[in-house]
Amino acid sequence: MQTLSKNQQIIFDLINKSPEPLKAYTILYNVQKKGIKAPLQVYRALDKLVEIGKIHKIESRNAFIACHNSSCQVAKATAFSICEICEKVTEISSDSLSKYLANFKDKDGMKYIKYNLEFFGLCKKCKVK
Amino acid sequence: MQTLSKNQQIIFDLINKSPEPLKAYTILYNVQKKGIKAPLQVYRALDKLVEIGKIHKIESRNAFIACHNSSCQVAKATAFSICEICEKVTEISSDSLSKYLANFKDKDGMKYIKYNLEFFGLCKKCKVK
DNA sequence: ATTAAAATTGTTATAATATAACATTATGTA
DNA sequence: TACATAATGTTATATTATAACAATTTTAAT
Ligand SMILES: [Zn+2]
Ligand SMILES: [Zn+2]
Ligand SMILES: [Zn+2]
Ligand SMILES: [Zn+2]
Repeated sequence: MQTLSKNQQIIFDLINKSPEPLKAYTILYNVQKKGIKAPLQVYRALDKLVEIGKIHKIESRNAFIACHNSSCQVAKATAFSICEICEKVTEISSDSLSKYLANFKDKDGMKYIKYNLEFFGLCKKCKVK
Repeated sequence: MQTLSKNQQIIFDLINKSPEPLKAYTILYNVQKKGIKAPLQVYRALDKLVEIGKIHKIESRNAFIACHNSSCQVAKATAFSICEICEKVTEISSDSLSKYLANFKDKDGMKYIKYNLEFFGLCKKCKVK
């Protein structure tokens, strides 16, 4: 468990308390009062937080979410569900899924230690509507 | 099998003959001699080609690749391997993988009909180096 | 404590990716 | 034909991300 730097902590706190993934410039607007003024300051903190597995990037949305899976110490294997109506994003923590993917070998017998999986569908709320 | 419009065909041909995923502005530079002058013309064609499953977007790379999986009629379930050194991208067509993911249900019993999976690792060539 | 390396920060400018808005033209089909 | 739908053309602008350079702080070894 490493300690975060000032900017990293400010930005992690914001993301961590957010119910939804945040975009880099949304983060920027929300931390300007705390002295973080430039995009690069945000992106550098984001890069580091992703690297150490505290947050993940939702690639299809260019947005960042705190890791809610205690087993994700490193940003190497991530799976999310994304509602195509309300954009709710949930981190999936399924032992069987992670085991299946960790053991997956392609035709050439290649194994992958890192993956990103994004499922799309309708969340419970949006399904009933 | 639907017929492509002029711009769609030009852009699909370019992507289809490319050994690597192409970015939107790379595409733009390469089709300007054919009369496609503006980013929006490229993005509109890309959107349509993705929609009908002729190409896929590699989300982590903001790049587009032709579908090489005859069973992908729709852009709903895609899986790729990406080499982190040479950036070689390959579409994975594995019956067991697609079956597993198509049948995956999360904790709430939610099923997903659409997903995007990106595996990261080293390709054969880069592994031996 | 001194020092050197590594990490973090600050700042300005710019590159790269993508969409809004509006007008026009082409295509399918009833 | 006539209508609806899809595709195109064009300009401007929004959004996402990095380059380049200088300074400061933290870490860890001497
Ligand atoms: Zn996680
Ligand atoms: Zn929803
Ligand atoms: Zn495909
Ligand atoms: Zn490679």
